[in-house]
Amino acid sequence: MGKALSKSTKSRGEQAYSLLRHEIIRGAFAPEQPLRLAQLQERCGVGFSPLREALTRLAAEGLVTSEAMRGFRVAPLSLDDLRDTMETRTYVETEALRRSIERGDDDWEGRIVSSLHALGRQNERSHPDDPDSLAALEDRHRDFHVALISASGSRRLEQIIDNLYLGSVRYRMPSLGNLSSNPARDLMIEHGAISDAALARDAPHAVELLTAHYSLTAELLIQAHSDRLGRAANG
Amino acid sequence: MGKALSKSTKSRGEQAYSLLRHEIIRGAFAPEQPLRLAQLQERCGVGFSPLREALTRLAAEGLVTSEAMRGFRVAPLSLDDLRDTMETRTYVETEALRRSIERGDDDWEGRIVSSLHALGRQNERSHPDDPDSLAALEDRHRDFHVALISASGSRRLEQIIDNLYLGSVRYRMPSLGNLSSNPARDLMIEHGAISDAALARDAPHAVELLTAHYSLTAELLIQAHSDRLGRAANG
DNA sequence: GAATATAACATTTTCGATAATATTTTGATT
DNA sequence: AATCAAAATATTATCGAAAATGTTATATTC
Repeated sequence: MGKALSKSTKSRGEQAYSLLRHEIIRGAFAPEQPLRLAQLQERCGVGFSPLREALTRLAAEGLVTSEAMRGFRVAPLSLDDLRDTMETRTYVETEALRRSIERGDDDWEGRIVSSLHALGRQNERSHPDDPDSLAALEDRHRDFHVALISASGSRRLEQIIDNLYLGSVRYRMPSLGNLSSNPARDLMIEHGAISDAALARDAPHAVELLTAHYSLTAELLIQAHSDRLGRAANG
Repeated sequence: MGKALSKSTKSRGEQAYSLLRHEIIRGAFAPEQPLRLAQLQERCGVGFSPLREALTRLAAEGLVTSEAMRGFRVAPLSLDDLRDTMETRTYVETEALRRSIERGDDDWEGRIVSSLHALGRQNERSHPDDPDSLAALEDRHRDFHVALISASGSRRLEQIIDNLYLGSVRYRMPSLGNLSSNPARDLMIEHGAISDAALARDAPHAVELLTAHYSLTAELLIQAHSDRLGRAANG
């Protein structure tokens, strides 16, 4: 797959940045694991300068931490941060949803309908054992939620939402299979209901459904994360 | 000059970062002005690598923009962004204030009282013609608002509020003298009232006062900014 | 004269060597 | 064995030259 050079619009720094970003999100590194420059240099095939730049950027995004003269580490995960992130996400996204319902035009409706459709299709063809299909499902999931709030008219809210999504996605990754195959839950029905309420311009109902959707997700993630911590401590 | 290295715990990259950050906030560079590496290298007294790192970080914070192979520029300012930032700020900070009023302990009250006191003192000794005293006043102002929401219990909200403050402070800088010397406005009374309501644990009232405080500030800033744009276009 | 190619220049981006700092190992002393 | 200092090693942080890329000026063609 070495063809990637063709698209020369990407600097080496960009490349290193997106590669590391993906790997961290995928959970390829353990939380708090030190990220040694020499190692990464080999893995990414770039020199020190672009590497440091990529890591600096990731640090600003909250995916890694950096300490002067002691280099970079993968950012930690914690139950508190998970709770905080999901609560804040709910508070901010519900407002963006209200504004979108207020201001959304035909294009907005189109984006919701089409992203929901794409999510459904990917859901049919995804299998809990295939990581690639689950990653694709996660992307479609994100697209749908982005579409929902895409008419808020506030660049700032969009940026905040983007960053909060980033803060939550690492918690979801390890338990993606479990989440989407949870028998007590039909995600497509939940998403469909949110979409319906939004398109019907019923803001209170849409907000209620979105809040419930995130609350349930948060509960399951917190459950999964506590289990993982428990296993790590005992086993 | 570069002898001042001594025992500084600050790496060169740190130094370049905070220097540039201050200068951009102070308005030493025009919005959208290209930031040439060679120039900055001289101004900051550091090599390319730490410089690029500092600029990358500032770009992530939203103070500069970066385009591949075309370097960095000072981030633009616009009326739309000003409005958006102040509205979003109000939405997020009022929630953090509610939570702080709900959860705040004695220490929280202490931080409010003492930061309000410090703000008052600096206000007495500040003069509209002295940029240094105005910068100090701005810092005390920020400290007070940070103290108000410092018991929200949400690291995420704090981070968001921090970034939104950063997004608004550049608009305030050029008209700081006008703002604080506006005869139709007594900022100390506004701040005192907010503080009183918060300490009395009257959340609805405190939120109302804080919202009004930001609305008025936003109006005056939008006014000042339109004037500036008008003058720039005509004169 | 307009459009296109070519060369000269400016700027960003990358690399690898070097300096600065942290961490580990070693060995002498108690 | 435990403690400490000093040397050895590992790692990060910085610099400046070199490569890659973009921009402007000049020449050439139609």
